Amino acid sequence: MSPPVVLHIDIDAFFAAVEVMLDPSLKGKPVIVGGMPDERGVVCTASYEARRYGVHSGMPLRTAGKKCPHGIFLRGRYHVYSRISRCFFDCLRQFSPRVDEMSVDEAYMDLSGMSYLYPSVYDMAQKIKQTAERTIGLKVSAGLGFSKLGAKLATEAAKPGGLFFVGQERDFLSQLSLEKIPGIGPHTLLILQGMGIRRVWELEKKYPAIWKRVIAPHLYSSGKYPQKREPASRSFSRETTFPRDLANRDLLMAHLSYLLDRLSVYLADHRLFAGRLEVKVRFSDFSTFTKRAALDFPTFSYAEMWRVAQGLLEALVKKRKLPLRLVGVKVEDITQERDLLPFVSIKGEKLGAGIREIKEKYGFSSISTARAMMLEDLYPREKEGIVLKTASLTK
DNA sequence: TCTGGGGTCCTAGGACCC
DNA sequence: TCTGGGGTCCTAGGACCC
Repeated sequence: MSPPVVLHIDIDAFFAAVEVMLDPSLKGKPVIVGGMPDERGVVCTASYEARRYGVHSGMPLRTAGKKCPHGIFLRGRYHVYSRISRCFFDCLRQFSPRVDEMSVDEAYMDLSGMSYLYPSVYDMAQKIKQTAERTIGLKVSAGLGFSKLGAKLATEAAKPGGLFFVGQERDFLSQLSLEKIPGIGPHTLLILQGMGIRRVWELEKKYPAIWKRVIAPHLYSSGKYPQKREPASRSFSRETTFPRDLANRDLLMAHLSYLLDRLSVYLADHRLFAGRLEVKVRFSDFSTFTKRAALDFPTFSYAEMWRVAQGLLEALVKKRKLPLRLVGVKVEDITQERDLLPFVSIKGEKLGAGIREIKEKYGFSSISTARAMMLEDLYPREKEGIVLKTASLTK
């Protein structure tokens, strides 16, 4: 049985590239998407020009501001990115139904047995890449391999804008330093470095058991394309880092109320029911705590969830005698409406539906909980800024 | 003047039941 | 009156990814 052929494809400096496409005067300039250099936050995407100054995604905006003082800092237009992202994936699906979306700008495709229309798999990959670039108007990088890991690493080697085929996957891999391997993060890296290991081949030679567990499963799993697993559990969360640390209890509750309102509307719109709720706080010293509790019954009702959320937050703030920098709320154990037992009623649902209708018509903030209204009075602008800043990182 | 937001997966300990 | 071990559920926290 021949090994599967996997294509990995992603959009180069996605958010920054979109901004340049929409405003060609930005071409060739260091564009940094994520926020303003005096804000709390991190860089989402830096253009290649900005990267030359040492700016990269995940870097605090203030640091980026120092490294690249004349950089062009943008908040980002996430609705635009998500539209382009959908075009990108639709385009890929024209070539194969087996497309695993990994994020807004990245996917794996199974090309096994698909290339009979082309002289070779490489030609097919080339065609997919060119078509995607023409469709969205942005440069993409792509990698071919015999495993997802191989394909992903090939893409890394192909950046920016190239297509790379890892033929001798195992040889290629063993030369790499460990931080290049997805799944090996800062923590694991530190431990492995402490053991005197820097490259994959050293790991294989000195600690074959670890190599077998960490690396090998990615390579020759079963001889067929590894399907993306459906997530074992789903969750949805909303969180906010305050512009300034917050000590006021009422204001904290107002933020929580606002975030929970957003989650509740999201769940209701999708007819999803939460079984558990988690509240998260981060104090000014960055220490972070969470507290979860099961809900009495699966629900999307704000009132029902608020009772629980409020209690969790009360308990959490007692952990430290410090102001807070973040509050967040998450729902878990998600059930779909059709899977619910018929006796689970939706308390207060008539009222909820009415409220959502008003939100739909006049905007999310047109009607809100009395608690969350406090935020409007205190800093309407800043709150709006927080609402808009929801996105994932792109490289 | 550090350190976002939205996810998934895993581990470990305690409670509880048999 | 004391003592097992296994299974399962629940919660807290950490590692990692984009």
